[in-house]
Parts: sequence; C-alpha cells; structure tokens
Amino acid sequence: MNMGKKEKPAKITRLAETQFRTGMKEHGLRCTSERIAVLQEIYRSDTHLDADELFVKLKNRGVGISRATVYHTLDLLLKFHLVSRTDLGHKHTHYEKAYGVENHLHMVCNDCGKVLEISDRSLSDILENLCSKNGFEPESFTLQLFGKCSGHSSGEPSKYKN
Amino acid sequence: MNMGKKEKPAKITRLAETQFRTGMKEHGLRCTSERIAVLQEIYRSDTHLDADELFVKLKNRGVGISRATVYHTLDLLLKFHLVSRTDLGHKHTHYEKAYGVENHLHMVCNDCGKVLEISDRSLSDILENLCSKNGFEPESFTLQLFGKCSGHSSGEPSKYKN
DNA sequence: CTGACTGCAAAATGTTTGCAGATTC
DNA sequence: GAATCTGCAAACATTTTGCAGTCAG
Repeated sequence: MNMGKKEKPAKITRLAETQFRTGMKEHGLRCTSERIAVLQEIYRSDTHLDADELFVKLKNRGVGISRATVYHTLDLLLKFHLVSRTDLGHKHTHYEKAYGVENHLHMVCNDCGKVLEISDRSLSDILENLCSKNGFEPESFTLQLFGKCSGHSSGEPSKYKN
Repeated sequence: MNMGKKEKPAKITRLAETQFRTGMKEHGLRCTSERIAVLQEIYRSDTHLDADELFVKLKNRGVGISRATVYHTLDLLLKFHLVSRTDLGHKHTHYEKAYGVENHLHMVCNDCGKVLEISDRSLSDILENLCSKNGFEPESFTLQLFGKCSGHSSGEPSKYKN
C-alpha cells in the first residue's frame, strides 16, 4: 500500500496507465480502449465518482461504453490497486484514483453531505505500524468519519441523513 | 464520538437500551418490541451482522419481524449512534454495536475474507486531533484495511476477491 | 485466428416504499 | 383515541450475468 507518496500530478496518470498495461499483460488480460478510457476518466477527476457518473461522463465525452464494462473495469482497476472503493454512506459505492495518491480520509457531514478529504502523515505511520504488528500486509485502506462539518457543528442534532 | 471508552460488557446492552429509550422518547418515537429485539440482537453479537443475518437470527429466536422493520430499525439505531455501519467490501452493509464499544478498525483479508478487529488508542487520538483541527465534530467512524492476513502474506497475488 | 472483451438485456441483490391493519403511548 | 409502527408485497437502484458478436494480440 502506498502510505503517502508524492508525485507530480501530471505524471501520475501516465504512470498508472503503464502500471495497468504491465499488470494486464502479466495476467494475460487485454488493454482495450474502454478500459483505458475508464482509467483516464478516473485519474482526470479529483473526487469520488460512482459507476454511473463514470458511465455518463464517458458517454458525454463520446466514449461508447456500457455500464457492464464500466463495472467490470472498475473491478479490474481495484485488483491492480489503481483505484480505491469508498462507501460514503450514500446508496452507491464511490471510486477514486489510488496510484501515486497520498492516502486520505473522508470527513462526511451528516447535515450537508459535504465530504472533506484530509491527508495525514502520522495516520499513515500508525496504520503501517498496526499492520506490521498484526502480520497484516495492507494493500489499500478506506477511512470515513461521519459527523458535522464546521458549518453544522451546533448543538442541534443531525438531520439524520447518516 | 466515543473514541475508546471501556465498560463492563454485561452492562452495555442495558445502557444502550436506556439510551435508546430516552432518545426515542425525546423524538416522539416509540419503543416497540421489534426495535428492542433488534437492539438486543446486535448487542448480543460480537461481530458485524448484515441486515439479513439479523432478520434470520431474530426469526430463529422466535421474534416475528419483517425485513422492512429490521432495515428501518437499523436506520434509527444508526441515528442514535447505537450501531455503526461498515462496508467490508462484501455486497451487503454490515452493522455492529457502537455504544460503550472501543473504536476499532477492520483488517480484511483479500484472500480468505477473514476480518481482524484492532483497537488502538493512538489512532483514536490522531483522529480526534484531525477532526478538531478541521472544525469537524465526529459522530462515528469506520476504517477498513484491505490486504493479506498473516496466513496469506506470501509473494503471491491476491485471489482478487477484494 | 483465437480467446478475451463488449454490449445488451435480463436477472439477481440489497434496500426502500406505500398502504392497511396492529400497537404504543 | 391518535399517531406511529409493522408487515407485506411491490417498487427501486445498483450491480452481476449469459450470450452472441467483436476485437486485441
């Protein structure tokens, strides 16, 4: 697991693509244009996307692709650790780029739904530590904090969106 | 958010129940036998349960309840922070007791699916720190590490279960 | 050329909802 | 007694699957 590497954002996509091509070849899988398109679309974005958002974005961009292929590709990308999955408490799963990206956690506001992304070196250190202490070899991680963001941290109870 | 309180396990269920009754009353909601049954079933268990497992367990115990009510009750319990939700990368959401329970993270093995639960004080400290630094008022959190447990941390690639 | 991949549409899940009748307060 | 809750079944949304045709290697 990349516990907080830093790289030039521009290069990341290319590196991820290379990594993808290599991994695919090693496993006897094929690099179709659809798969590359999904990879690029995810790395073009700086937030979580769900499968359908991806599908729509690609369509709008003129890439003919089916939902089935989007889902299948996301699976593949997950396996190669090029994207990560996150459950932000909404009804669909979110995906985001994972390669060359500093690990981060999500602070999800139960009132307005806003999502803050925070990176922290010490968090990464602790996690790595905990893993080696437990003989666990981490490949990815996902961390969500649910609560109230600065605009909503009054004494009032949440709107129960959770 | 309870960042690591410790309490006699036996008492926790009772305390959670009291908390639930109080919260419900405050919000003009009712304490039906079904809701209490769900609460107790969750607190009786020491692991994550999904909605259907809960439904089945209750059925087996002779509690007549419908899936709809299980789901609705889980929602309620979530809102009162008496259970927490976790996405362990399986297809269904898991729930576990949250009241009087030390915060913990999940290490999910991509090969065998086993889930290790780890508590760590320093993790809680860091998270609290990060929250206050960002003006975020945490109510709950969920942290999953995906990778390989001690039995599967060879050089071989994961079986791609993710 | 061959096996892997795509798209489609249909199926499978997991979860939510509307409504009539039961229940709690 | 009134409003809330339950259960049922139908509706939903998301994700998965089977299959025939397509395409990368």
